[in-house]
Amino acid sequence: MLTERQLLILKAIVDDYITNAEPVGSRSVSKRDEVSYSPATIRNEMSDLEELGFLEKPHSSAGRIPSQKGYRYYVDHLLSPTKLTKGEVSDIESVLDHRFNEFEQLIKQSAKVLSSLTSYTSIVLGPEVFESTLRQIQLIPISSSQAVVIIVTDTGHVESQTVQFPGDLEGAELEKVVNILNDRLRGVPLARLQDKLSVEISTLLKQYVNQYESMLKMLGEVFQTHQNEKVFYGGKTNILAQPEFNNVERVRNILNIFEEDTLVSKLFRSEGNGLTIKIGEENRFEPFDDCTIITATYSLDGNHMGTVGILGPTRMEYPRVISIMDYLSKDMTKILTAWHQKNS
Amino acid sequence: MLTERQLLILKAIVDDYITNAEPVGSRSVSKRDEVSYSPATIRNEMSDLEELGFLEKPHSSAGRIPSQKGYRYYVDHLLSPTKLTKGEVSDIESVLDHRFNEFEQLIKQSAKVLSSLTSYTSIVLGPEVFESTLRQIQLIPISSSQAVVIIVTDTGHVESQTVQFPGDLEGAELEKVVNILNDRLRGVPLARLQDKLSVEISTLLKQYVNQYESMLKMLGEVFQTHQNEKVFYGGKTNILAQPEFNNVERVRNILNIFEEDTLVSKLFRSEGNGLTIKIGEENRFEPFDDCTIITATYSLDGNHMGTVGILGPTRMEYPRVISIMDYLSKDMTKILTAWHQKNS
DNA sequence: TTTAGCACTCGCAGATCGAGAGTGCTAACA
DNA sequence: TGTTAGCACTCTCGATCTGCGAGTGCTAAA
Repeated sequence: MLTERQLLILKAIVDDYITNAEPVGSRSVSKRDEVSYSPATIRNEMSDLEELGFLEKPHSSAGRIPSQKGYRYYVDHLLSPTKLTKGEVSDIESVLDHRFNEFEQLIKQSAKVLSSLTSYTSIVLGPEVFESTLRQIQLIPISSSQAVVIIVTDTGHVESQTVQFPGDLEGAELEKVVNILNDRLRGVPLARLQDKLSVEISTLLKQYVNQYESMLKMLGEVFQTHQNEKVFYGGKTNILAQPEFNNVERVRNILNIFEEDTLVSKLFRSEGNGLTIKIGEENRFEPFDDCTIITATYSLDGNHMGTVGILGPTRMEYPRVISIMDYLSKDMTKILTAWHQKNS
Repeated sequence: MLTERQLLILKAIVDDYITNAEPVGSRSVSKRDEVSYSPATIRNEMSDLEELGFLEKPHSSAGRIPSQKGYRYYVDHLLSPTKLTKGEVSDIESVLDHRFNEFEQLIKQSAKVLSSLTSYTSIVLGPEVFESTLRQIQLIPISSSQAVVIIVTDTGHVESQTVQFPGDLEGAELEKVVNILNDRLRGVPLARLQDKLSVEISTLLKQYVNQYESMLKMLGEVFQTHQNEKVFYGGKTNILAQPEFNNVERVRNILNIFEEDTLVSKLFRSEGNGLTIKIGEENRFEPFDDCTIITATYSLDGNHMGTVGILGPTRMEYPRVISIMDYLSKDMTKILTAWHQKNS
């Protein structure tokens, strides 16, 4: 167990390092208002804290920096959340209050505010489409051989896709198909559309439609090639401004990750509900060994919908970022709920 | 006028510098097969070429590097286009031959091949929507207060947009509206939809539709908020691998540009038809002062449609990149034309 | 238990230096 | 007269050294 004094010093060191990005020595800890011990005393304590694994020395005559364990302890026990300033609150609210037609606009906006407020990189994951269910499906021929399929989910997400399409299908038949699909598939989770298609729908189609084979094939493709949940970024290059990332090679590794949305959505998908903080190697992903990822979830009617995330250095402004994310994710939930009620 | 020998030497220097990224000295020029002069002779010529502005010295005892004027001369007069290797040709063809349903898939793929073949960053601009005309418009209610508007252009581009929608519009009326719109707007350039709407359509709607006011407002918004031409990237971080970009600050400047699609599409839109090469300051954009941008256009039925572009250092593998871009843009045009014929 | 004092460590920035690459000039050569 | 060998000179780069400053850890005194 750490003594009161050790806690005080650990907190002081983390706070200092977070703002200055430089190893902090005993003298500068001692000079802080909340600390009333001499440098020598601090040194002893620091030495102990190092032995316990909370601090590290870059080299023998530099100050100490928090270790991963140190950050973890800080986050779990020491950190005092900041109250958001009026400016921050109004930044968030004004951006989110903006009237929007599409779900995605809200998410894009959120990514933008989040990155501009924190000056880290923000990642916002759209709803996990596979968990949402189908509300409506439409089929619109746009040429003799092409059609647009539109799928609307219960969460209000709209997806359109152009497909090859049996040209000689006449209007009445087409309507029939659409009716069958809507009839049978409403409420079915997107992930299960495939199954339903091959089991129920195929026999039905056979009865009513001439071109049912190519139709089936087409539908099969549509249901298969669902987009993954979309990923939105804010301030992709913000992270380059952090002093710990002044190495082009490392930067490149990280930016490359951003190019693969599936990987990103795996890395940032939050498991639990609420706020999650992963520090350094806790991310279990080497390029992020000295990054911290904070995620929060937003939801609709109590159902987990998506994740907002922040990527920054382990030396992150935890108190502020946490407060912001907490506020933002709750606000998103609120607005989403209101929006959904209005549009269902 | 430059002498034969000066041309030979200039070409040798540019070629060498392009591949090695290091100032080239008289000795290494002299050692080349096509050059049969002693280093001393070369030195004299190099000195002259420098005086004429084709070469530069990083410092007095380094070799020479091509100046912007040197590259320009090289590109205009000296460069011998390489023949693409079988591998390159088949890379391009196999990627583009891939069956695709949506226009954008072709463009995305093109961006990808281009960047992977050149190892620079590729930028491909989609069709300039404002120049294309409307082929079909559809309106699908998806809830009591929302609808999806789908616009198909003559180039086969499909665009969907969710909008607020007068809920109490009944089926028959809706159909009427859609018919009017299609009737009156087919063949109209997207840029002119607004005008048409306020002039012709509004009076027509007034006759047939109860909710014509909110309907008009909604349509007005749809026609206004057209997406700009889309921008697709390939190998965004490729440029970081170039030795001239090992400075995080500069890299950040360039990557930031990529975050603003409108800016990018302005910078990369090609004016003329065919291949354009802009070297360094010719780009008239400071962050690109030591970059070269090569653009080529692809077209449909002879109409300029979009642009493929490459961003790399001024020290670019001109011969190879030019050949690749030429081939790719022509292939895109070919495939696009075939695709369009099939689907119109 | 806390603190002052002090020797010690180590990285960093600046200075110095030699090696290597390349130039420019001069003088000899074909 | 054009070409080339020779050579002194310039400049960068990396290695080595040095003093400084920041910071530590230990000891002994308060």
